[in-house]
Amino acid sequence: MQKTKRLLAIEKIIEEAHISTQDELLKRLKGKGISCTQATLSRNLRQLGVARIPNGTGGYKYSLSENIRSTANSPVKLNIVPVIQDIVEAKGLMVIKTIPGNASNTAFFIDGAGRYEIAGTIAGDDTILLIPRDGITLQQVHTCLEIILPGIHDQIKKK
Amino acid sequence: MQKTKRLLAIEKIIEEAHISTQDELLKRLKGKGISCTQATLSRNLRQLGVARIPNGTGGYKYSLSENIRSTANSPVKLNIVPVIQDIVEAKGLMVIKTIPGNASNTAFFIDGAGRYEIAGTIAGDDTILLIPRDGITLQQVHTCLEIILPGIHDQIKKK
DNA sequence: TGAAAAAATGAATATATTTGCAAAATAAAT
DNA sequence: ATTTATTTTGCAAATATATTCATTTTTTCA
Repeated sequence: MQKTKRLLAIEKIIEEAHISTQDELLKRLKGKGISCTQATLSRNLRQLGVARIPNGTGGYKYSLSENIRSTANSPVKLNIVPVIQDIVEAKGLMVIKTIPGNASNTAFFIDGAGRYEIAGTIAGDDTILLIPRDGITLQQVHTCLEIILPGIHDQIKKK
Repeated sequence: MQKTKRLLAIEKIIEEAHISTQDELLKRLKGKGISCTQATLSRNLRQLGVARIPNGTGGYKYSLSENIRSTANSPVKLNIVPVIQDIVEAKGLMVIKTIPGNASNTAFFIDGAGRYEIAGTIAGDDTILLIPRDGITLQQVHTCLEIILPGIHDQIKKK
């Protein structure tokens, strides 16, 4: 999926560089072989919850909002992805299966990302029920999960 | 000074209401009897470090940056207020007395509030020197302190 | 599969924000 | 008090960002 790749690239660039305009970000993306228009960026930045903050020296800087930044390149997620076994959709909800004993910490991590799309989660021993917010499609939740836990879908396909 | 009053009003409005454009903020200020142009607001918002963040429902919201907001409802200040013994004005500066050993952490907390009115502080063992920014009256600093540490003046009167 | 529905995108445009510059207000110095 | 320097502000213009609408791409479902 082209869009997911772009969203991830945007997060990465914003973390690593001082980006102050969308056009600037646009060029960086081009440099990485990803191209789109400024209009699309505007939409993507909103979806990612990227804030525009005064940088203290007269300019501005795009920045992942607090809750996103804390999870963005966390070593934790590297440990979480492998424990996820399957994702099943039901009744407009999402059921995530993990290896035994890992549902709770996985759910905790997902909650911690503070994503708007997710109303909340309930975890048992090896199963998480994820409740999307009203108006959010399961497709959107998938995209969102891929942002929180990159590679999660690849992980499942392997099974 | 007209500007300081406006900066304080901006902070207050932004904390209490959902503001998504500068024109919107402009109208709120007019409602409070404070008037300026949108251009001035743009400059003021930058000076205050106010961020513009996606609100999760398709729009945007102006928001005080993390360090300013985080002190707002901090339980820490409940512990700080009781250690403050006295406030004395001198040479346009403000001298704050604490119980022994508590000047440093109190000053740290005051600095952390990121108030525009305060240029900086220097702390010894039980004494803090607070330097107001140019153009800020001691009366304004009192108001500002009461915002940072509600009840501070009552605390002193008891002595 | 193939048709229907939903989501993503670009181009052009509308809207919002920032900035250069001159005037006004405020503070400092004589 | 008057002059001089500094800061603040508004206006108009430049820049940056968001949105509308038509089109294309992707997903869903029969």
